[in-house]
Amino acid sequence: MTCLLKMRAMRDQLSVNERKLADFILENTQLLRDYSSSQLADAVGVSQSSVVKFSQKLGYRGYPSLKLAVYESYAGAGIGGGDEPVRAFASTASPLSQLGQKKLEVLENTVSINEVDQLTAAVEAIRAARCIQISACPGSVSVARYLAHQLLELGCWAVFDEGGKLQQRISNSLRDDDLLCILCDFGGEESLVDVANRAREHGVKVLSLTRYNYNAASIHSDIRLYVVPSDDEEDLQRLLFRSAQLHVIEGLISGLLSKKG
Amino acid sequence: MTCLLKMRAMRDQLSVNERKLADFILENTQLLRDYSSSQLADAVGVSQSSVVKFSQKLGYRGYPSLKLAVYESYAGAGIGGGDEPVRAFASTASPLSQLGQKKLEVLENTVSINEVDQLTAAVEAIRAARCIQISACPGSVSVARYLAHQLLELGCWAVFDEGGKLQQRISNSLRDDDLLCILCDFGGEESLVDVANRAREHGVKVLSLTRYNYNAASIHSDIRLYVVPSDDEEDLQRLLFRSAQLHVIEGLISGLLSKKG
DNA sequence: ATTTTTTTTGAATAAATTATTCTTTGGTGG
DNA sequence: CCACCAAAGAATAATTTATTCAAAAAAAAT
Repeated sequence: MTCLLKMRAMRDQLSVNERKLADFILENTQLLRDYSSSQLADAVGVSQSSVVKFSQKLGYRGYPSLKLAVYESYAGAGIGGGDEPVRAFASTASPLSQLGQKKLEVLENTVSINEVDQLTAAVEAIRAARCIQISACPGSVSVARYLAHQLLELGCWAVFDEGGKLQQRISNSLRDDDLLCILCDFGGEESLVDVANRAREHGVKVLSLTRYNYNAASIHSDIRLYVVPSDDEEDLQRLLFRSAQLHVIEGLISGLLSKKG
Repeated sequence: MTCLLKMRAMRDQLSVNERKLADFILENTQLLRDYSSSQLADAVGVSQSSVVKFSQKLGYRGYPSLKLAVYESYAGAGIGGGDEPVRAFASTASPLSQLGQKKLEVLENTVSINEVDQLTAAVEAIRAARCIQISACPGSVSVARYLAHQLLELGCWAVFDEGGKLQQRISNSLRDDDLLCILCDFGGEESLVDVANRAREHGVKVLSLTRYNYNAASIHSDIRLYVVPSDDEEDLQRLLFRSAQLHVIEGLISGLLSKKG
């Protein structure tokens, strides 16, 4: 699943040609099977080198690697017959059930995109931290508060303050055995990147939970967790995004719980 | 499946080197993934050209074709296997995935227990309300805050205050076009029932989201939404409970969204 | 609005992989 | 012992993939 997902998630910050490639692959996944790099290039209307560079930008050694990954992705989703995304929530009538279905898809994607080692690293970092500062962009404030509350309940010394000014003050007083958590929908937020950088200068570990793409906040972090956004209408997308963030956070909490007793 | 099968079937009619190749591939199928023809040749101890010829003898255009076919074979066998009950979050042993599975079960139960009309009634009530007071028992404070935040974001005049005293004061100032939301894990809380009763005396509608059982808070409500708890170990159960509460709330929010535009 | 800087792109080319040819080897039957 | 044939590999041709570099386009800065 990961590879095709990655493409969809990155679509926004790809260049024109790269997006053309991504779209073509997403639309004609099965064709890729017997396309060489230059055949693909021709089909899409770009140069062969662009294909290779695209492959590398996505993190693969080269075109053959990408091809295999795409194939894996595709086979993983589709071999069972159709490529329906796991129907749970039997009665389609209830709005709760419809939402549940959408949510399930987003959660599945989010689960598959997060590396296990990053997750365990996050749990360890939280456990090891003296103080935890939580910073969030406006869209993730409610999630941040939820996180802060859960952490406090577990006995972690967690602080969340939404006012940007205070955040920066607090981050100045962090020490090297502290942790900074950044929650962010897109990751462009200047101020958050600032906070992260300042914190790192003090040797503070930085944990980020952002939309899945290369973004400033994520890049300046030690531990990176992601959420894969859906492609729904805006309001709903925001809702689902938070829901997925919450799921990751619940994962962290449950990790903290299980290794506690 | 076909390709690996073919190899096994042909094993007898193959020459020495070819058999060596077939055996190696059958034993180390997953290794093939990142072997080039000459790497495979080295690993088996034959020449690169033998590898190519072997591929062609089996009916493929060349080595890459064979490789892909083997891969298809391998992947196909792994996935076609089981027909368990609603297994989402496939394969991975990621903790996120395990949590996801548990969560899915709780959510399914929660979805199935809530009547659609209660849900739409809740959405209508929220939309119709002038002011919304949110009250919660200690265990649901974080969820309550989340709800308050989302409602405010939607332009609803929602108030949540965790201090019990203030709650009661506020509820005295509610009027008959207001709404009281009660979030509660068990529903025994004296104070919440009090607040609810006082509110109803003023003609205020009461919406409750509680654990699914007959409980005081639920009985004294006009609209009743429920969460079905899991039977896990205590901490995890609490986590999942909140998660299900959040799901219902997300359902409400999404209901508000959809009928808004 | 214009220059500078950066990013993106593709042509040319280098590197690598894969396929073919052709010679050598080793076994078999005459 | 020699001709014959299948099979294997070395050499090499063909194809595919990856890198370099210069030009073009977009973004940023002045």
